[in-house]
Amino acid sequence: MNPHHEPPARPRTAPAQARSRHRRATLLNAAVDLLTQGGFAAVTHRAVAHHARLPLAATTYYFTSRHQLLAEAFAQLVETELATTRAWLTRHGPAALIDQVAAADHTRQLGLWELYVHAGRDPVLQHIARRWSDGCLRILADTLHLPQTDPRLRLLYTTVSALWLEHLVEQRPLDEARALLTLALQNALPPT
Amino acid sequence: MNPHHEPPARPRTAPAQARSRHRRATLLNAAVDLLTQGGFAAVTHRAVAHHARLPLAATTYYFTSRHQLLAEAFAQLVETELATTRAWLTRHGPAALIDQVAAADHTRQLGLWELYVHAGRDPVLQHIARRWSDGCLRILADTLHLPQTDPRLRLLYTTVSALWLEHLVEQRPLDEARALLTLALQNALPPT
DNA sequence: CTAAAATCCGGACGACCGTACCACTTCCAG
DNA sequence: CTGGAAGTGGTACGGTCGTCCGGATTTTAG
Repeated sequence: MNPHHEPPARPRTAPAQARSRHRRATLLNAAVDLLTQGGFAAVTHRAVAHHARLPLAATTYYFTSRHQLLAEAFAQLVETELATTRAWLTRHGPAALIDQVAAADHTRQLGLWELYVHAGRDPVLQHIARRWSDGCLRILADTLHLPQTDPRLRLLYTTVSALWLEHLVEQRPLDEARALLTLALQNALPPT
Repeated sequence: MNPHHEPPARPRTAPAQARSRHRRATLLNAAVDLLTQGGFAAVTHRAVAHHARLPLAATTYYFTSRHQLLAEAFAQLVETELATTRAWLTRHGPAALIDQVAAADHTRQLGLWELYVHAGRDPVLQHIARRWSDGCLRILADTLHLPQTDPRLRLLYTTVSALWLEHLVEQRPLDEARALLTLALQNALPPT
């Protein structure tokens, strides 16, 4: 008499069917796009679904909540950002870091920092934020051939990220930031 | 036949009556409180009105939009923060800066940075963000008896703010941040 | 005192939002 | 082939939001 219907069986792990996996990835990419364009608040279920040309219900089928969707989008954004930074740094050298900031997509970086600050209120996001810091630090260490534990390197990273955020938000003249970056590099790397 | 009703006559400048001015200030304080407690998203018209024990319509009467309300709250928050920092710095000296961060209200500072990042998308907020930076820089200059234009000072400020944000978001051990701060101070102030 | 201006506020409107429902189709193990 | 599991999607629910309306009340100018 009681058919005992189980709930509609959301995929607990990665979807089993290939088409499903593709759809999930499409949604995630749409979320990342929206995050970079309109920031944090732009990532709604409806916006993501529409941007991915998928029905609204797909978003709740593949992601248990908006929170999880945001977290995964943040993580993916961090990974691509790390890869981009590494590529730029090995190609142009550390002194050109500021120019990467100037060259890259303004709103994309704002979205990143927006989520970074938000991570201060959310343990899950905090974990991703640390991954970002650690990744940047490692890239710097590899580029400058210094150990990751070197406090001068640590200091340099901190300074660079602050210059980055400052330039992003306040949009002061670029020369000032460039001068500060070279000064920071001198401090970190005493004349060999 | 046509009474030609003018719109309900919102106060274009500061309210004329004393009670009104007091009410407006109450609303603004409530907005600041909410901003520090729940961050950005917690500042809604209804929440502000309820927290100030005033009717909902008061918020739209004294502030033409939520955007203006947020901007004024941010400005006020920045002013109090600057005053607090100045007091702490003249009392304890620059090496204790990190401890102020650790001591002060965690969520209040998160709210500040949240708005700071948001200022990257909003010219009005950007203006306030710059005021914050300039204020901090000036305080540092006064404390260390250096000219504001000294690039070492500028670099020190940048580093300190990054350490601040980093500690706020990632919540790493305090000792690491303290060590980096002293190192930064050494860089900025070569042995006299 | 009186009229105009300023202030006040309960309630409503329309727009979004996250999420859940559930009938439907497609897939795959047996 | 078949039955249950996986996937699909149109739609609806309950909620919060910013803002506005318009009459009631208070203050102030003349």
